[in-house]
Amino acid sequence: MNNQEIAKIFHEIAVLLEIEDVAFKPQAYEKAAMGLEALSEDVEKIYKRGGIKELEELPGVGKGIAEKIIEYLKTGKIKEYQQLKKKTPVDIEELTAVEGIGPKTISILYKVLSIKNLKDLERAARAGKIRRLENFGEKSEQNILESIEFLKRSKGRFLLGEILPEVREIYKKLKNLKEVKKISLAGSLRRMKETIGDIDFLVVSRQPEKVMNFFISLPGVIKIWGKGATKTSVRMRQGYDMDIRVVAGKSFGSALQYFTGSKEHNIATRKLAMEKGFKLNEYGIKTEEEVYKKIGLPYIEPELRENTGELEAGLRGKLPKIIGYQDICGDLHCHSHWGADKNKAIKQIENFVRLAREMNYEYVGISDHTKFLAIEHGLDEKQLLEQKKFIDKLNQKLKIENCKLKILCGCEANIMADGSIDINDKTLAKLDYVIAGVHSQFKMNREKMTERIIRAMRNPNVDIISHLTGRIIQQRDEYEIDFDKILKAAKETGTILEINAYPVRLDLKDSNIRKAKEAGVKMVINTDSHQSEQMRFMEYGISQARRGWAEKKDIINCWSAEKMLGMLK
DNA sequence: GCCGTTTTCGGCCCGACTGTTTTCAGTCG
Repeated sequence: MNNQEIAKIFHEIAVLLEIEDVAFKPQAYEKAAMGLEALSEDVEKIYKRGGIKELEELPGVGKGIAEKIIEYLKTGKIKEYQQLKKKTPVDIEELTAVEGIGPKTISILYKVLSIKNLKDLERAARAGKIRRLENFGEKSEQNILESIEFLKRSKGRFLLGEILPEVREIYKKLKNLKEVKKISLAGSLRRMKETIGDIDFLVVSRQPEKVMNFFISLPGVIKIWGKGATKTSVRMRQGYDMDIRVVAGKSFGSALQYFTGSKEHNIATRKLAMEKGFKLNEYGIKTEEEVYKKIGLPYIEPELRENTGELEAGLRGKLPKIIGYQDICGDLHCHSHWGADKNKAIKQIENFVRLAREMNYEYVGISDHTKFLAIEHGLDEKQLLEQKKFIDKLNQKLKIENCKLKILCGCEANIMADGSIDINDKTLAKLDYVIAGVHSQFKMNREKMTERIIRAMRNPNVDIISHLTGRIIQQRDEYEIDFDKILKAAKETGTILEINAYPVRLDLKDSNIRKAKEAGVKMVINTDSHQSEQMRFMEYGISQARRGWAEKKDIINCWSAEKMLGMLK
C-alpha cells in the first residue's frame, strides 16, 4: 500500500529536517506520517476520488504535504526527500533504531566519521573512534555497542501472549512487597497491544529505594541503568526491558494516565487540556477518572487510547461500551485432533469441557480440521458424523450430571482455491455450526482471493470465517483481500467473522474489527485451541476486540447459546 | 508545515534522565 511507503518517507524527512535544524517542520511531517499509517484506505484511492482537496482533509495533511503525496503517487518519488537525502545519505531507519541515537547524533556521526549505517557504526565503536568525538565519551560508545547487541538479539517487539504471563508473575512479586502500597502495569502492555516493546510498572511507595533494590535483584535481570529515586530500568535475559516508576499516592492517577499512553493519545489530551486553560503533566491527580473529568471527558479504557477518535467520541458522549473480560459465554474453536487418535481426542474433549466449566462458559464448540488438511489429520464426512454422535452422548451425560455446559459440534473446514468447501453440504448441515477458513494457496491475487472467500460465505452452511486475513504476526503478511467487499458480503449472507485469539494471529486486527462493527457485521472471538490450556488465550481475543471498539452486541459468543445458535445460518 | 469556538498569524506536549560537561543539548516515552 502507498500509505506505509509514503509514511516511511515522511518519517525520514522529519529526521533529515531535524538534522538541518529546521524548526517545527519535523513534527509536522511526523504527524502526517502517523496519520497515514493509521489510515485504512489507500491515499491513491482518496486522491482519485476527491483530489487534493480530500487529501488536505486528512489529519496533519495540508497543502504542502498533500502536494508531496501526489508527487509520490505520480512519479514514485519525492524531490525534496531526495535532495535532503543527498546531503545526508545515511540509513535513517537502521540508525534511529539504536537506542540513544537521534537526528543530531546521526548528523555528527556522518559528518565526522562518515557513518552511514549500522555496520559503519559498529565498526567505529569497536575501533574506539566514537569516544574521541566532541561531547561523546567512553560511556556513550559502550552504550552504542550494547544497543546494537540488543537490536541483533531481540528483533524489537514481543508478542502480548508470550510476555503477559511472565510479567504477571513479576507483578505479583512486586505487589506482595510490603513497601508497595499500590501498583499497576502501564504502557503498551496495559493497552494490550498485540506486540509489546517494553514493560512499565507504576508503583506508589514511601520507600522507593527498597522497591528499586528489589526490582533490580529480580531473577533474570542482566543489566541495570537509570537507577534513581523515581525511575529504574532493567534488561531481562529473555531480551526485553522493564521500567519501574515510583510516584506519590496523590499523583497516581495522573502518572498512570501519562505512562499508559499512547504517546499520540497523550499529546491529544494535553492539547485538550490547554484549550481548557491548564497544563496536564504526570503530577497531582489521584485517579485516572479525575484526570479525564478535568478535561471534560468520561473515563477512557486503556485499549482505546490510541488517538483514533476516542477523544472526539468522549467529548460527544459517544464512546462505545466495549466488551468486558468477563463477558464471554463460550469458545467455538477448539481442536480435539479426532482424526489423529480418537482415544486421545476423547480425553482432549473432556479437558476442554473441564476448562470451559472452570471458565464459567455456557458452551464450548469442538471444530476439528477437515479432510483437505491431511497434515492435521483432517476429518472426512464419516468421521465428522461419528464425532457428532459422540458429542451428543457426552451432552446427555452432562445433562444427567446436572451440568449446564453444552458441547457444540462443528468443524473448521477448508475454503478451496475456487471457494468451495471440502466437506459436502449434507454433512455440514448436520453439524451445530460450521467454521470455514483458508489454509492453502495464500498467494492468490486480491480479486481471486476476495472472490474465493465470498463464494465460501455464500454457502448456506458456512456460519463463520476463521482468521480472515491469514497473517502470522512477525512471520507472514496478510493475504491480499478487498476487505470492504468481504464486509458487504458478510452482511448480506449473515456470515460471522472470527476474531482469532491465538497470540501469533490476532486476526482480525483492531482496525478491521472496527470496520466490521461499523458495517454491522457480527463477530465471534475464538481461541483456535489445539490443547485445552490454550482456551485461556481468550483474553487476547477480547483485548483485540476492545481495541477494535467492539461491544457485546457485536460479538455473538457474548450471547447465550440459544440466542447465538439462533442467529447462525 | 499544520492548524483554528480568541481562525489567516503565531503558536506548536512536557518532563526525566544521560553523558557530557560545568550549564545543557539530545533522546526518550
